[in-house]
Amino acid sequence: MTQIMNPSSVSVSTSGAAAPADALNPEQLAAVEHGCGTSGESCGPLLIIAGAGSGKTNTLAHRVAHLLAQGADPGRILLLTFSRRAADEMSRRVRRILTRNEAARPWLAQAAIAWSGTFHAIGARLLREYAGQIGLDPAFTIHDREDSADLLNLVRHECGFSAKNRRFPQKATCLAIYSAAVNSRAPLVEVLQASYPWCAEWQAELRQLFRAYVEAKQAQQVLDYDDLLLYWAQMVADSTLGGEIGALFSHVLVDEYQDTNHLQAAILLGMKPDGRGLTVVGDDAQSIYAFRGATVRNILDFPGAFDPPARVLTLERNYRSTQAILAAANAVIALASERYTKNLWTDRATGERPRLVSVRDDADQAAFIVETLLARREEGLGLKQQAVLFRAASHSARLELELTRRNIPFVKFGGLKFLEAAHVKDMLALMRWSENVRDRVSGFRALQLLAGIGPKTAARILDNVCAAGEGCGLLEDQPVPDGAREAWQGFVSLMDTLAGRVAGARPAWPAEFDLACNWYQAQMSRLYEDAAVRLLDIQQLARIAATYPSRQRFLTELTLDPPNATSDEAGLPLLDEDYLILSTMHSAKGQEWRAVTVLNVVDGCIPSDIATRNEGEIEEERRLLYVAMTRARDHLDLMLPQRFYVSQQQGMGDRHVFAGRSRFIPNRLLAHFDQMSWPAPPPELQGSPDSRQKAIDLAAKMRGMWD
DNA sequence: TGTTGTTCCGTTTTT
DNA sequence: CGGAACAACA
Repeated sequence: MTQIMNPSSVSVSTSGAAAPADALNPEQLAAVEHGCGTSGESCGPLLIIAGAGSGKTNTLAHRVAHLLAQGADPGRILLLTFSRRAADEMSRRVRRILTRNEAARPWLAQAAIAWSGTFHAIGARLLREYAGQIGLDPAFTIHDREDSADLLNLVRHECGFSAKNRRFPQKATCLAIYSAAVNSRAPLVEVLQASYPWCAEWQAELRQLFRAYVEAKQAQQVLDYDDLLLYWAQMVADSTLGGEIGALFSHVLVDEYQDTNHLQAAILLGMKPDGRGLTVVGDDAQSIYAFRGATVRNILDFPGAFDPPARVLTLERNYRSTQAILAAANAVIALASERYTKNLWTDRATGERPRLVSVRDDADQAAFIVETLLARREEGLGLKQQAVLFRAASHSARLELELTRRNIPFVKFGGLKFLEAAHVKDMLALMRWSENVRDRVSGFRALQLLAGIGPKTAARILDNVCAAGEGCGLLEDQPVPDGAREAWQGFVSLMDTLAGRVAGARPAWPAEFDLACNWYQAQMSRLYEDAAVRLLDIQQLARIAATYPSRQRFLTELTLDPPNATSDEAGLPLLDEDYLILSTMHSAKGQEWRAVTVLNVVDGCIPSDIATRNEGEIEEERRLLYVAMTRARDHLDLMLPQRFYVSQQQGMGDRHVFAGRSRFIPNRLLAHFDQMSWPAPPPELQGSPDSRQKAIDLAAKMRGMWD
């Protein structure tokens, strides 16, 4: 027996916000030991339904450690997680368990999981390795969503769909439709009917557009996010290649399975048709990525996809939250129209009930939060143990202002637009075009950085370069307007150097990045009024670039795993510094804190009024609130600003709506909460709940006018 | 014709 | 703030 299975081995967690004790309960233990002969091949498929806070990550980490202890090869384990951060966390835990058992199995203490990351990152890695066998250039570049939309836009233009008719869907909509069809593996007609009925009339044109889009991507050797999954799925659908790739891995473990889509399920089935060695973990009540094609059907249909069906284990014991918090969260999810299979329970103390805090507006909301978090810090709860969650990244703007004013450090997760900033995209376009000269979107952007070169000239140059095939030194001969002639020489020599077209002169990474920086800096003052501010971002990008071993790795990993946190300071805060966490609800997945505050728990915000078009969207918003609430261990505050600003910008006056409490917390759930107002209302207003009720009805009426 | 400047508008969540 | 559509300049 390994120490893993000994229930008396309780480890004390060192970091405060850490996992439950490492001792495993019977269900967790069953999950850890499932199917363990020595070789993974004898191990049937396993589905673990793991409720919020049920020690899911811990269980999965123990399972991996156990497999290794049983002789599995760490180089043949594939760990698919939802984010890079989750992958790192899982590896860290596995290592911790192995280190603890070092005395028994010293040779495992250094074991590292070779294959761990997101579906997209693993897909990119496999595709580069197998590029030769599937007719792909191993130096393909990867487009993020904006690049993909831009390419689609170019194609749309070429197809003649843009100018003629105003009513043709916008590029972002086109991409969303395309992506939905790919990820759900559904025919275009169905996608249009189900989700984009107002675009149904364009079905034929969209089909034509998508075909041209695919051709363009192939001609340019660029892949978009969906392609990373699609090519992978096609690859393993081929029986020879599928068998070969499947055999790379003795075990495939997938976390957050409720947030995968049909395409991802097909990949798993392609690699492991009989399910042997396959373990998936998830919680149907926490499915919050339907907008990305994720479907809860994956997890529900998983057992039946195999013969004999997969074993199903359920983890219902919650180690995270107090009774009171769990009761409130359970009550919220119990109102969901779909029934969920499990009931979370805990034997933690009852604790204080979650609070519904009414404040007048955004400013009071920020003030209350700052006051509360400082008070908690006085009581010994560090800032890092506290988090503020919100539906949309912009909702924390007022709070960020207040935190900055009071000198309280914070780190914000989600909604980051670092890679969307024009100047960052400029630099990346330069780098990417030199990596892949056929990448038209990058070239198009890079060329227009020059004064005197606009869309027309850029397009003509790209056509010429493309027509000439693997062109060397071609750039020099391109016809450019007289105004651009002088700058052109500098640009050409930069691009030739970066692309290695100058004999033996391609500088080592990251020196070539600095080279491009120098050239770009000269353009910045002309391109942007606030060049000085933007320069700081470029320097930040240079620091990031220096942490990657090569240009290709830099470009790939930055696209697949963009820096996802910002803070009020330029760099990342020092690790030992205390800081508050701000996060979108989506980015909070899998995390936990001692104290959690949720902003704007009002209708229109959660559910977002933009996401109430159909029942499915509303249900997803409900689960989102459930996810947010179940992040809390000891303290949970839900904020109810009575005025909710429609526009986040100061300059636009005070357009606001009178907001009502979220529909997900109807009156009959109020018993689960403590209600309070802040600042405390003056005496004469106390005991008149009517006034608030009125505001709610009024708001509904105003909205109803436009139904 | 093609580039640059101006104005107005909208703004979820993310690999 | 960035994108798109339109207007005005070389």
